Amino acid sequence: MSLTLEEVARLAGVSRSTVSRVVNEHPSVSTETRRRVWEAVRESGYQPHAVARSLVTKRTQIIGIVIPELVTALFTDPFFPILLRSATESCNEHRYQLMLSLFSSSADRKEMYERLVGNAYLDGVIVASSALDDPLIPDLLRDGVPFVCVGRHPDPRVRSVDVDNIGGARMAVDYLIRLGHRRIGALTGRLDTAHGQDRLEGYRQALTTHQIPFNGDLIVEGDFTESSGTIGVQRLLPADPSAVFVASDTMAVGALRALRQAGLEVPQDIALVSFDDIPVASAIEPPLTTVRQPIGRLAALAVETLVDLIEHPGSGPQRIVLPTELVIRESCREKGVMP
Amino acid sequence: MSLTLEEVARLAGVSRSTVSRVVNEHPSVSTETRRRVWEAVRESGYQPHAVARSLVTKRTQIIGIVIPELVTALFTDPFFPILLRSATESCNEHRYQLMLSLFSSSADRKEMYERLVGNAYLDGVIVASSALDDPLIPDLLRDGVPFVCVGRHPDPRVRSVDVDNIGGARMAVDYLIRLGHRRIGALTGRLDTAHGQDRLEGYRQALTTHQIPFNGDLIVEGDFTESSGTIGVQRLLPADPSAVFVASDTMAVGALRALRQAGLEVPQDIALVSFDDIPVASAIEPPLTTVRQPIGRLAALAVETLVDLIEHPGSGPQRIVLPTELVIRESCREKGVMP
DNA sequence: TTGGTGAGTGGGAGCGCTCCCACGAGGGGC
DNA sequence: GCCCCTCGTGGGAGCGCTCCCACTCACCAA
Repeated sequence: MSLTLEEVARLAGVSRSTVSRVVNEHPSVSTETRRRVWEAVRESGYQPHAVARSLVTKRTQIIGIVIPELVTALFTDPFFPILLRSATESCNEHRYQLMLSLFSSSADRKEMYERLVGNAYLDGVIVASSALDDPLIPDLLRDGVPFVCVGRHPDPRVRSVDVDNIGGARMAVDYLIRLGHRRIGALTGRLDTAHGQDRLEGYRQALTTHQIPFNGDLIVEGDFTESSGTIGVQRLLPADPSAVFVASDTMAVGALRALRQAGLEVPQDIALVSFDDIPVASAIEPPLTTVRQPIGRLAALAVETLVDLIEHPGSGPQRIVLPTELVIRESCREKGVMP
Repeated sequence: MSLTLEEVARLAGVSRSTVSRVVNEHPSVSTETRRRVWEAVRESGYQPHAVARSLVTKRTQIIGIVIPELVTALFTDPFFPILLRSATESCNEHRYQLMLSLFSSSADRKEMYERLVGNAYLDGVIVASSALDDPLIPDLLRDGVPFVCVGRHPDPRVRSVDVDNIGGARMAVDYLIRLGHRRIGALTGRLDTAHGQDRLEGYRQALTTHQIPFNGDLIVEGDFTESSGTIGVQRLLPADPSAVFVASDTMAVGALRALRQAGLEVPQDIALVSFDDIPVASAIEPPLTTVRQPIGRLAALAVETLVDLIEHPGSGPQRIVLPTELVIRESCREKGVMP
């Protein structure tokens, strides 16, 4: 059933070129001819052959979304699913397609890089959740592939979209301080990621603002997983915090379990704030006070930025930071106040 | 940096054809020539242009994964993330790429269908979680597009991979019966999906085997979401079940909440079995006795089946059913036995 | 009348690849 | 010594499209 331009042209009694013009909405075709051609297209069910078109135009209308270091955690946490979903929607709107690239090992990475980027099958790439030192970024830069990072990247040439992790964390810790807490623990995410670092930085800034000295005993590094939340709290408890800032909701779930096992009630005995506001945050008991990040908008913006970069190359670097918001639920209470 | 075959050929002092043969591992090239060509390829960093190749071979090495009716639920439930992850891995192994197609409205569906399938940009399609009457299937069948369904489909021409939902549900309910339960409620999934129907059918079969009469009051239809679990249990409770079979872990989480609110302890006051064995099943309190389905293998098999179909067309329809397994944890207890 | 202009159209070239056919060289059978 | 066959190689054609250039045909100004 797959016709070519030439055949449609014969059907409409015009030339291949004219059909091409009509299909691509080129202006210089007479109204009458345009009508006839569209009719022939409709009747024959003609669909332009995308591959042939790509060979000439050097565009595939496909963008890749690359998620390096595929830890299973990434996919039990709903962050990526939501990101993927919104990115796809946004692609639909811009008439692009989304190609999924996940890889676990760096051998995979190399392999996929050559296969995709070298191949010229992608118009551009969205890099999600890379570690700060991910070798993918320099490679993309070197090869001049249009790409956008989700999450900030230190290299000034990199376009990125990010949420305000520092501000969000600062807001959360600030809130704890205003509730009277002074010994505030921090259960961080992986500190080789930008958002891991930034959330800790926000914590630090809030303390500084309120002239609370920074205490290393109150900091434990986790890795964003639930189990690291459990373990982290266990390591944190000897320092006797009255509140804990946890770098992700998923970790908070684990933290909550550890606190319960230690016989501590939240928020009566200890306050908890976390980060992300994924569905579990409001579903769990007690519902978590947490920093909401607009994952959907983040993804949409990443796609839009990339599409812009593909279609108008040469526009300079650009960093977009979306605001975060503190959602107050029931995991915090004023220090020392009984119910 | 992107060279063509012709240029590499000049570098190696052979013809375009010979380089093509070498790159595609065609046997009839002398060892010496082959060596020279590979060297030229390596030195020049040549990468075949995939689009040009596709134009000739009519293959893109891209398969689509289509998830219709994009309810948000699909993406808070980890089923799809896990499916996607395993499918991608399996694609990597087979040197295919995975293109993601999600759409919410049927207008989107039509649009995407034309864009992808008509376009000839996909070698084949994996259809995940379609409703039984999804119009996508007849379309694909009509157009002769190679495709595989995840989940059974009534049309005998459809290739599908599925898990044994009936057997799994039967096993779960059987277990409850052996624990002494007779009034067993069923909180079903959407009954316009194959797995929704099948899990109910398994429940039915278990009752029949043990000659327990089927009681409509003990059946409530849900839609696989957490909130439908909560609501469902509330509607079920008046019928006074001593155990409930819930069609998914996600629903069981909601059910658990409703039971707790009703003042019932699991498993002391009421037993619960569910289906899926997603991570939350073992994380929640109490850990759920549930039917494990091998999502990862399901995805891998879908990819393999599709690749086989693409590369060896004409091989007939085929239905693969993977076994399920009952994972016994702590949400069930013998009827009437006190701790 | 002539030349210029611009809108509308057609055809050739070429994107980078694969596939087929042709051709020469070398080897074995008679 | 001749024929045939095989092996290795080169070049042409063509995949379906876009883009450029050239051409025709009003139409209008000089």
